[in-house]
Amino acid sequence: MYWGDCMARRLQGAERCDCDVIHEDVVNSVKDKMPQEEILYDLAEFFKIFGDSTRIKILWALDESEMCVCDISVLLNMTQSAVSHQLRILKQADLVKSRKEGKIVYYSLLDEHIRQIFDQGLSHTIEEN
Amino acid sequence: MYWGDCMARRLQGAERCDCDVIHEDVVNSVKDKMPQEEILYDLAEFFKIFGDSTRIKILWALDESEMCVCDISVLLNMTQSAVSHQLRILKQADLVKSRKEGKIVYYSLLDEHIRQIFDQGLSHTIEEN
DNA sequence: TGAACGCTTGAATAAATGTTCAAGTATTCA
DNA sequence: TGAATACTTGAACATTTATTCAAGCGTTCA
Repeated sequence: MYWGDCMARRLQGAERCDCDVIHEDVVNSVKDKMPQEEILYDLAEFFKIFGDSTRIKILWALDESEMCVCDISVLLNMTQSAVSHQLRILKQADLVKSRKEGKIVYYSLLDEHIRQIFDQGLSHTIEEN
Repeated sequence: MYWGDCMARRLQGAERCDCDVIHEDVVNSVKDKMPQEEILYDLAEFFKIFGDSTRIKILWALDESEMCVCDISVLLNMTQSAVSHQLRILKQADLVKSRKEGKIVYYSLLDEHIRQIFDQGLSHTIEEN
């Protein structure tokens, strides 16, 4: 059962696993405790959002104050287009919301604990030095 | 002073900023509070490590138990090579350490609060549903 | 109405990233 | 010593990703 994928392929001669199982007990027990594939995938997708300095800057800025696209693009010295593309990604990830006032679109944080997430990351980064 | 980069370019006709400044006061005050460029860059680099499901899985596994490369590759149904490449990235980021015992290399977590970081990410992911 | 402004969008481009492949190193053991 | 095992490494490849460019949409205001 446990070796469903891997062993099945081995029997088919696919040689997906290019090594012998050394600590079968450890692997089995870890496999039992591992969360669903999908959960870990979503988790990675979530952190991917924070893995770009432009988006980090935008989130940091919006944590200080609601801002329009133009303001952000001036602040970061980027084109409105580039900023707008990143804002779309942040919005799709439910990290940011927008409201329209005439021609101007104001963006602000949707998630309250973004600062907490930053702090967690910073505490590691600082530890290194 | 504040507009050093942006305004200088505008005067040179470079048109880097394709908009007028709408809320100069907001942009200035946010600019004051923004951390150093390098800090935000490092922060993004840190989260980038967690932005890949293979690395998330490896970290999760190592949080359960110390494992050798072969064990991990069987657990995740990947080649040793692919796992080894990712372990190198995790090691360079000081998230993982290794010890050698004969032919076998055992990897384990170097950072104690990886689970905390996961939990923070998960709490957001779960909120969505 | 039409020009100007703020923003968005899709396609194109360049850069970064993950995995594979084919070699390599280091260690064990017969 | 030499074959086998565990792992590493660099180059190649395919995929993803961020930014740019050019065009478009929606709103305001003269």
